[in-house]
Parts: sequence; C-alpha cells; structure tokens
Amino acid sequence: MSRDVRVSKLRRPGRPVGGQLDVSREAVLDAAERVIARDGASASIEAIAVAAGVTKPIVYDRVGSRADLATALAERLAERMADAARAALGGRGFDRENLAGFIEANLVTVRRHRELFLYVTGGNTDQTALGRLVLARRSVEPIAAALARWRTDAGRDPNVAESWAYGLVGMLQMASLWVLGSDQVEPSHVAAHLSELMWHGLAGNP
Amino acid sequence: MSRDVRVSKLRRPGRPVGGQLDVSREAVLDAAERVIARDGASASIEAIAVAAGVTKPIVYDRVGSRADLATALAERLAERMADAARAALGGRGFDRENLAGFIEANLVTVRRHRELFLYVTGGNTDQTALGRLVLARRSVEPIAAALARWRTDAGRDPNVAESWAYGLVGMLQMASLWVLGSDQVEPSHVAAHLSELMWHGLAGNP
DNA sequence: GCGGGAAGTTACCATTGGTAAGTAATCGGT
DNA sequence: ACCGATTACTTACCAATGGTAACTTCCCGC
Repeated sequence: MSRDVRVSKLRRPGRPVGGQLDVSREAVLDAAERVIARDGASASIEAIAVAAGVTKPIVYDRVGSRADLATALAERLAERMADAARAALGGRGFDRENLAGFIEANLVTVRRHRELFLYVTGGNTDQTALGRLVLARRSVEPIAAALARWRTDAGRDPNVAESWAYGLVGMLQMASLWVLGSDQVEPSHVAAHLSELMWHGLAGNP
Repeated sequence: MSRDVRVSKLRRPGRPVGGQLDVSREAVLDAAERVIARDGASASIEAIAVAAGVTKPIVYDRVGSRADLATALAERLAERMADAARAALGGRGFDRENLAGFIEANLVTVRRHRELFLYVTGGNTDQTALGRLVLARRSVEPIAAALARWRTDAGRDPNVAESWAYGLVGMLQMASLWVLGSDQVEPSHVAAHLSELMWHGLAGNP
C-alpha cells in the first residue's frame, strides 16, 4: 500500500537551512512505532525513514542498526509496561490481590501495543532470541530484587529470586502472546488464573 | 568457515539417472539442522540447500517457505523435548519430585540443541512471534489436558488448566533462554527453584 | 520410439540492511 | 569579509537473500 509522503520531499542534499538537527533520535523512534503499528513486524528501515521525514542513513545515525532499533523500542515498551503496572497497583508490593491487577495491567498494555510487542519479542535480526533475553532482564531485575527482599524479610531462602523472576516474566510473555493470538481469551480471566497459580502453586491451598 | 561440499557437484540440470527422489523432506530437514548448528540463526536457505546436496528450489519443493521450515523444525524440537521429558519421568504424571526432573530435562535438552532452539524461538520471518505461539500450543495442549484431568480428579476447577499450561510453557521457555544466555547458570538449580515455585507458589508452604 | 510428466538446475528478480561518496549550509579563525 | 573545516543531510550503490520462472534432462507407459 503506497503511503502518505507528507515529508517536504523538496529537501535537497546538503545541510538544511536551520543548521540544527532536523529530527531527534526520539522522533525517529516515534516514527518507527507508527510504521510498526501500521505495517506490523515486517516494517523496513526505509519505511521508518520515510515516516520520519528523512533517509536511511539518518536512521542509522540516530538509532544504529536494526538490532539497536529493536532494543531501543524494547526499552520503551518495557517502560510503558512498568508504568501501567505501577498505575494498577498504587505503590503496594507483592500481595495476593495486587498480583492479579499487575498481571492484567500487563496483558492489557500488551494488547494496546500489539504490533510493537510482536516486533520486539518476535524476530527481526538473527540474534533476536538473545536480544529477547536482554529485554526480559530489564523486567527481571526489579522483580528479582523485590522477591529477594520479600523472601529475606519472611525468613526464607532468597536465592530462588532470580530463577523465579525469569520464570514469572516468561510466563507473562507467553500469556501476552496467547492473549494477542485469539480475541476470545479474556485478560481478566487469564490474570485471575495465573495469579492463583503464582500465589498458591499447583498444589494450591484454597 | 568454509565447509564440506561433499555433494557430487557434477550434477547437471535435468532429471537424475536414478529416476527416483534424490533427497527426501527429512533429509533436507536434517541438513537444515546441521547448518543451523553451524551457522546459528542466520542460516540461509541457500546454505541449507548446499548442505543437502541440492539447490534452492528443491528445498522449497520439499519443505516450503522459510516460515514452513521454522515450523517443521519446531515440531521436531518439540518432539525431542517431549521424548526427553518422558525419559526423565518414567511414565509418572504430575507430582512434586517428578516436576523438577521434568524441568531439568527440558533445560538440558534445550542446551543440547542450543542453536536450533534459538532458531525456532528467535526470529526469522516477520510473523515469527505468532509462529512461536503455534509452536507453544503443541507443548501446551498435552499439559493443559493433563492439568485439567488432574484438577478434576482432585475436585477442583479445571478451567484454569489452559491458562496454567501457557504460563508454564512460557516459564520454561524463558528459563531455557536464560540458561542458554549464561553458562554460569546451573540447570539443576534452576529446575529446583522453578519446581518449588510451580508446586508451592509464591506463598509457599514448606 | 516417442510424447508427457517428473526431477533437477540455472538464471533471474525484488527487497532490503547497510555504507560510501557527494553536496549544501554553518561556524570559527584570521 | 572571506575561507577551510565541520556538520547534516541526500543520492547512489553493494551484497545477501527469499522466492520463482524457465529451461534441461531423464524415465515410463503406450
């Protein structure tokens, strides 16, 4: 589908008249998000450049390679998810009721940024998988820290914290993917089920 | 690293003298696995064709597009993981001790097929992310069925089964990725931690 | 012995990530 | 007030790669 080229397009080679930087790194990332929301995970660098009103080399100058772009967008998304989570559970830490709210906030946020989530967690570069690990770590670290504190306070072994944090983040990511995959799935139900699993475990104690 | 080209290479165009199919679909998939183990997730179709001793169009004839290849390899890997799990826990279902064995078998198997796992779960095509969901479903279904049975037998609500299964598979995938990412992480420890989380939940009852 | 179909290869195209080289404006020093 | 160095772009290009059309050769049934 041919698209809007609302860029001046009269821009000749050479330094622009303003003298200053024309589009910031943030503006390029914004454009990238728009294109991804429109074209899905197959968004090309060229398309992003056009949407930002510049040409490819500028994109490479501002954000780097395709992998760097994915990383930058991943950080943005992680930030937004963290915000949503904080907003959902107003400052409180881990407890049974807040857990479901936390999970649901995550699922809903992912659904809102559907294509971006797919772009970030789904593939683009070859080393995507390990990149996903880097992204996950950004969510894992605070969770692991909180878990370790919590366990220590409760007089329990805090060494499980890191494994648990990775596990929980993986659980959330897969659940997000599932919710995205079919519209039948109701985020609030999934959140309720998962919070029960996370809190009481398989063995359960209802 | 330049590689073995033990292919006859004298093969001219046209139908070969044998008359029969020269390389089967399975042989192409085997070649794909070898190339992926060697080149990582950036393995190209061309390289796979060469390793199989044929040319690109044959690969497309046997396995289809790149996405189809990923799916086929994913099924192979899922199969192998299921085998490893079955071997680890000899026929028994869910119980506390077997759980750790199941998880560890998974982690170890992933480590053995490192590059293949990264290829399958990490990106290649655009629609990789949702492809990952399809793959996951293959692991989810039996787990969900087992969970539902188990819950029903215990007189509990079986509706949590599907959510739980997705969650558990996601947990395992992320843990696998983590284990692959750093050699420091000990699979047996991770398995122990995660089995504790899965069985007793965050609240725990030691 | 011959025509149709089966099994391959060659040759090609379009897209795309990434980069080198060229061009125009600004700025600082003299 | 000028001129070189620097900055901020664009154009033009390359190499790799997924995917396909067209051609070539061989076998098999009639």
